[in-house]
Amino acid sequence: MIQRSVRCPVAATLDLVGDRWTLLVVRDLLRGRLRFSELRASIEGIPPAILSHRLKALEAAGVVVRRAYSEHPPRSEYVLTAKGHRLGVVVGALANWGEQFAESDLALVDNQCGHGVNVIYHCPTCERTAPRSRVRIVGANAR
Amino acid sequence: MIQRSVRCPVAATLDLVGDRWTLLVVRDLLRGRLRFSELRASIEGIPPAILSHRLKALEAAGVVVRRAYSEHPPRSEYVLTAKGHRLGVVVGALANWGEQFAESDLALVDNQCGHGVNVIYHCPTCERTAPRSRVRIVGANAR
DNA sequence: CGTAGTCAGTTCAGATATTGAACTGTACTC
DNA sequence: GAGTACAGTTCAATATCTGAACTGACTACG
Repeated sequence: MIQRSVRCPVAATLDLVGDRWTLLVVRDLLRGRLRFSELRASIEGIPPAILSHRLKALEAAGVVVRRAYSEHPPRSEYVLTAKGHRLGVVVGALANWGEQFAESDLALVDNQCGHGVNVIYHCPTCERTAPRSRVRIVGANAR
Repeated sequence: MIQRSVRCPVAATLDLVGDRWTLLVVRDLLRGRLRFSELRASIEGIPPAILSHRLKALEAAGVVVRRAYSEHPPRSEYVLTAKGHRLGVVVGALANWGEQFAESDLALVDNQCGHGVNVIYHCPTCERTAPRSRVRIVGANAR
């Protein structure tokens, strides 16, 4: 995955996660640490070479950490870093959107109340949510 | 883009937008209708063949509508549908994440207060936001 | 009229990435 | 010792992407 656009944060993020598989790896790691074989089993149809590539890229980007759980047959498991956990919002937004078109058997829930959550806009200054209709993308030499 | 996973809403969404360019098209169309040449100019480095493919896919998915603004040299412009506008949250989440690692010259702002907004989790039942640490992905045969 | 330019793409050949299938090496289990 | 699990790697075939050039329909200028 080649770095193309340093300027736009969207494009910069897509340089890392802009493919069919990477965010599925993140999706599954959001549940907790997983081994290669577990990821392979839970991401339907992923070729092992791709999984290997993606894990290396995510590790290089600081999204995932590889941890050895056995030395002598070298075995490792993968865990999201804090940076990686922040990608959960992206996965959640994709899930919310997809839920409207495919029947959902996956949901984001608030641990405390047990209800399903959405991903929405929020103004941290005013401490209130912002409806989609009120949000604009702006930028100086925006891109 | 081949449909692989009907089951998981994340994977289903990535079947459409899981590549380096598609969400950049959405990003720019969030500002309003654009012509082919305008999209081409604003998405740095996109080959016209790719842009053409992506617009067709987005149109087929009901995310974008093509509108003729001239008949006789056939000329069209592209507009997001309501469905497409809902992808703004995904773009916003990517932007938020990217902003932490690349200097930002693009932001989401609330039209009313003018402040920058984030993309966060929200429980519509309890009508409150949910911190990332409290949100889990759950699912029956979740994937 | 003739030349140049714009616009919305298409075409094409070469480069790159993805795919599925098979394979490797280490170790554990029976 | 045979079979299995795990964590990947290797490879050839295929698919996709890329950049560059090209169409075809018009408009603008002189």
